[in-house]
Amino acid sequence: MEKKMGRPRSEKTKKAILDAAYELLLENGFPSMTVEGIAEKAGVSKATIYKWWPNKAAVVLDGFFAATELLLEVPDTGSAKEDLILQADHLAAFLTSPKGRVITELIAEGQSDEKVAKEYRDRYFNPRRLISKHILERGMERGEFRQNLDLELSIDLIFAPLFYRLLITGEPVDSAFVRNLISYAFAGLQGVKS
Amino acid sequence: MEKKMGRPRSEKTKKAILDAAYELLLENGFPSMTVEGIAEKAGVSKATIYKWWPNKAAVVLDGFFAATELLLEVPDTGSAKEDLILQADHLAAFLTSPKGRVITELIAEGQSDEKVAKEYRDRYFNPRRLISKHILERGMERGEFRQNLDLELSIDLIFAPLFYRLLITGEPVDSAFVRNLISYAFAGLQGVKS
Amino acid sequence: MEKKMGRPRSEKTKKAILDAAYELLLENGFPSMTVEGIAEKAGVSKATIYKWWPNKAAVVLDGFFAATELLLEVPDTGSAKEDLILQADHLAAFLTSPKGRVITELIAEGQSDEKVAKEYRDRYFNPRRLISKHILERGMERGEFRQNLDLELSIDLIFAPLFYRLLITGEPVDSAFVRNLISYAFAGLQGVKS
Amino acid sequence: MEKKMGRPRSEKTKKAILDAAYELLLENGFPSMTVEGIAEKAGVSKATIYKWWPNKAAVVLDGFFAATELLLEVPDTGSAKEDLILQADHLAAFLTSPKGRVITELIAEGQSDEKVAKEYRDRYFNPRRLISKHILERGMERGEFRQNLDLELSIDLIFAPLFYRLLITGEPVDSAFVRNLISYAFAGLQGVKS
DNA sequence: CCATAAACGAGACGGTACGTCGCGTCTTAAC
DNA sequence: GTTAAGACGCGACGTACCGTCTCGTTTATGG
Repeated sequence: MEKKMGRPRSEKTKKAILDAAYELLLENGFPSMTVEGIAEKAGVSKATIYKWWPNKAAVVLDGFFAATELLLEVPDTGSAKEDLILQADHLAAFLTSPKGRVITELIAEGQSDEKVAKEYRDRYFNPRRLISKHILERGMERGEFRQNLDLELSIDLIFAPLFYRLLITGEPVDSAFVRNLISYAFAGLQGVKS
Repeated sequence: MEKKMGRPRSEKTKKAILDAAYELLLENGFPSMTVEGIAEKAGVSKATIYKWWPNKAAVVLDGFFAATELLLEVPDTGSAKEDLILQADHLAAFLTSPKGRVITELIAEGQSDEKVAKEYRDRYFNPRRLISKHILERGMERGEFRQNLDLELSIDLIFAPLFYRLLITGEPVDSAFVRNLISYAFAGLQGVKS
Repeated sequence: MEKKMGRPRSEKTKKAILDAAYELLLENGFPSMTVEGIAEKAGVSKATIYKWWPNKAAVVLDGFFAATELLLEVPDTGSAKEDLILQADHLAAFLTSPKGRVITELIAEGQSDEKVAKEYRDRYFNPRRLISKHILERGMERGEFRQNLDLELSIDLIFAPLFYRLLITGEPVDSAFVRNLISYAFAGLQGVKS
Repeated sequence: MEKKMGRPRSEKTKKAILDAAYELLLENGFPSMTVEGIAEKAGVSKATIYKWWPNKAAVVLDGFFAATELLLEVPDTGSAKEDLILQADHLAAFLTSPKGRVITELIAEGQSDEKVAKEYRDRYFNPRRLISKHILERGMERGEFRQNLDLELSIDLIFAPLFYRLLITGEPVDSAFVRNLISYAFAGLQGVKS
């Protein structure tokens, strides 16, 4: 057990940095914000930032997660379809909010920085996929789906279009779309003889 | 009637710039390439580049499209499902090739530059969506789908997961996945009683 | 004997260029004016300018002399001292006028461009020195000076301080100074027993 | 009481910049040298140069004075005339040496940049004028000059021709000329009845 | 009166340097 | 040992002007 010598790391400083990073992310977006800006806003030296994070992307990502990492509730209405609609609706609401829009910028950054990509997969997407998986499994048990449902593929099918619109087509992502989308995902293009 | 006066723009120079831009895009990726690099590789003055394109993104985008804008063939096997598999497969092959990987970087760039987003929508995605739409319409006529199929949503459902994997999860995008995906999109998570 | 073929050089164009060059010289000074500016103001192509003059300095110099080369009158009051005061006064008035101020810029340019220096010596200074020499020679004949007067040195002694103030110290160059200066040059620092 | 915080300015870097600037000034002359060249030669970032000096002229001037600002000795032979000859001779030797030639380039630059002009007046000419003034004052006390001698004008009379030849006529500036010049300045064009 | 050939306007182009900006590192003194 | 302040190297940015070039068009003169 090593005792810590010298001045211990200031938690207040750390928080100030993460808060400042997140605020600037909201205000300016990732490419326009600067480490110098974070330092100034946090009343902190640039060197301190680089002491604890390896680069700009790392701080900003940490700032983002510190601000948004709240506990995830698992919807449970008794119907997998309704549960998924609830989850997707909640996601859509977040993504289209000012706070959520920054996630697309992080995804953008992740295209050329694998570490960023790994971060948002691990800390953002995977936890949410687990919930979806859980919902689907419960539905499976209740016989709401076909046999041997491919869970991963199903999750892709449902959530991918939200990001597709956000990242690529720019089409609106609202409740109506979510409900419609999930209906199609459940019934398929051919339609179900139910 | 406006006659063109002065020395006409050199097509050779234009081509050299676009070629150089595209090569550097493939070699280094968007964020790492530089306008200075393009100028040098093309044997061209930086000022000439800035004369015709307002910034780096614009040249690179033009370079990309100049190199990849080839005529799009419309598959027609008699089955909409097979046609879509062909189209999606072809797309998947391109996206996962070295040349295709750059499209994700352009999408990334589009997140913070609306002009870039507009460009790849207009010049890349919309033409391809039109083909998909055409395929679906033919299928409709042949009764391969439910009544009043929502074409746009259907296209999103089928193609979004490809980009979702590429941009976000990093999971493989291969032929097996494509076929599987389209089966699910057609039959739905509930399964079809066909 | 070569006959001139083709379209002859347009005198109107030449004049427009020189006029424009001179106006811009007055307005902006040598370093700030541009060949592009001359071309535009003259309604002329840049290539036309470079066809007839090798570089910026050459046009501007020509423009300056075209505008200022007027005939030089030789004062003749019967007294060399008065003649020199007249000449120096006239020079001082010119040098301190807006039009004259540009000569200091040309001298400046001449420090790093020997061709410019040669031009203003040949076309500006030497003709004026000849007049001064003439005045001194007449004074010699009238016995107004010491025996074997060194004419060149005498001219330097009288006119150098004008330029010294203009180029270096920035002190005023007015009539009082001129008169004072010439008195000192004539009588010397020791004073004359006259 | 303002304490100096942060990393202190590197004196080594500062010296490297000034040295490099001065060397390039000697080698290439003011118009041909570049800030980029200074940075490279000094092994320094261009941004560092622009952090401390507003433009090229400012660094070069500082480099020049850092290299040439040595203590000025006041000649004292007992004769003002001899003292002035010594001073002027020393000046002439410097001005015609490679190191001295750059002063004419700085004067040239001063014609279009008042700040440069002010600098070389304050840091170069005024200190030297003070010495001349001192010499003249001593001569006055010894009765070597006329009553109420105009010191400033006298200094102009003696030193202006050196610069006149250097900047304008291009005639040689050597010891013989200096001695001759001062003789004329002392005795006047009319000659002294001594 | 047409053909020739230089002059010309327009403006593209290669080149070179400018002055600026942000990243990530380093240096000092204060705490 | 951590921190604030801030200097620094690096490398790219987008701009400006130089002097050259390549077009199509004009305008004298000589066949």
